[in-house]
Amino acid sequence: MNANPETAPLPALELEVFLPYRLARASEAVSVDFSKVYHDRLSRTEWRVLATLAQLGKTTATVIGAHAAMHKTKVSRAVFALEKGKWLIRKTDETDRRIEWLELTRTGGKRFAALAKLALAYEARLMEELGPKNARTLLSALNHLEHIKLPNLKR
Amino acid sequence: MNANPETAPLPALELEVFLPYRLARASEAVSVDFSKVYHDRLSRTEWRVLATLAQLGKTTATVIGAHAAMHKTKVSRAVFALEKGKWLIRKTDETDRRIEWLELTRTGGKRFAALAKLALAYEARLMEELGPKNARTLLSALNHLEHIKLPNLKR
DNA sequence: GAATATCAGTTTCATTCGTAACCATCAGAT
DNA sequence: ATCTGATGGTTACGAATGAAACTGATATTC
Repeated sequence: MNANPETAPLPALELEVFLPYRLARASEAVSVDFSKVYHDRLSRTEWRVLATLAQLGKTTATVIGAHAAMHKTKVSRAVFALEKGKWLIRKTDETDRRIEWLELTRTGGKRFAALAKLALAYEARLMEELGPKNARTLLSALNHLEHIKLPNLKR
Repeated sequence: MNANPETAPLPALELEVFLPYRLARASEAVSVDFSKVYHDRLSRTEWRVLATLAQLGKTTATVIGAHAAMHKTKVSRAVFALEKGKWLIRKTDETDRRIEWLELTRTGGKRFAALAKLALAYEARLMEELGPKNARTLLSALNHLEHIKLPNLKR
């Protein structure tokens, strides 16, 4: 292949070791694979909102969006879907009527707990595959990357 | 916050150290930030197809899709856009007329080389931030993750 | 040498997403 | 009090996306 020098690959950019490319591929692969855990009950977006809400406890859509780095319209629609599915309820704040407080319903909490167990089992498998040392380095590197870049982001 | 024990966060799933979540956030952050490099000339999808083509030299859409783990319709549309923008030309194979060979045009190659230079500079900054050792561990961990999971993926 | 299956790539259609505009509400200034 | 500007959240609309159906071509099977 590439007998014709005119069409030979430019040697400069090796995608196999190009970080943004590898990151995108690995992230997508893990995300899609992991989504099997909740796939029949939730969309990926809904899962993310739900998990964030479960961790934060009673909060608002805006806080969830900030925490999960998701666009507010995306959050808004996911909240609507989760509400419809009886995962959560919303209550308008007494004093500031713009704010909608969100919390898991009792059954929503239970159902989520069951999913969380599966999620943790999945992740444990991943971590084990990597070994504890690599896993730690990976997480800290991801953290680092995110914090280098996030200030530059406009969303 | 969380005065009400009924709504207290479930302690089980800590998103801050949950790998799929961190991976998604970091990848998105880097990808969006990095897209500034080519943003005025190309979409993210087009960039990925272009970079893959540049590396592989003369190839087909199918090969590009397999290499970049992209859906074939996504590749098809990106190729169309790149063709329209005179980045590449396509030629139907002489003997098997289903196959469309793609290659960069001369100017497409030149324009890409300029972008690649910027891309490498960007990545160098990233790598430097991380330090060579962490960067290596990160890449190998990503590689590992991808290869653990990819066989399970159905696309 | 038809009939059938497979393959590269495109198109159609329904869904998802982000931008921008929007509503309702609140805070601050005058 | 009213005007201005911000804020939490939703909606309308166009662009991007993936699943599935499709086209045109080649391989395979009988």
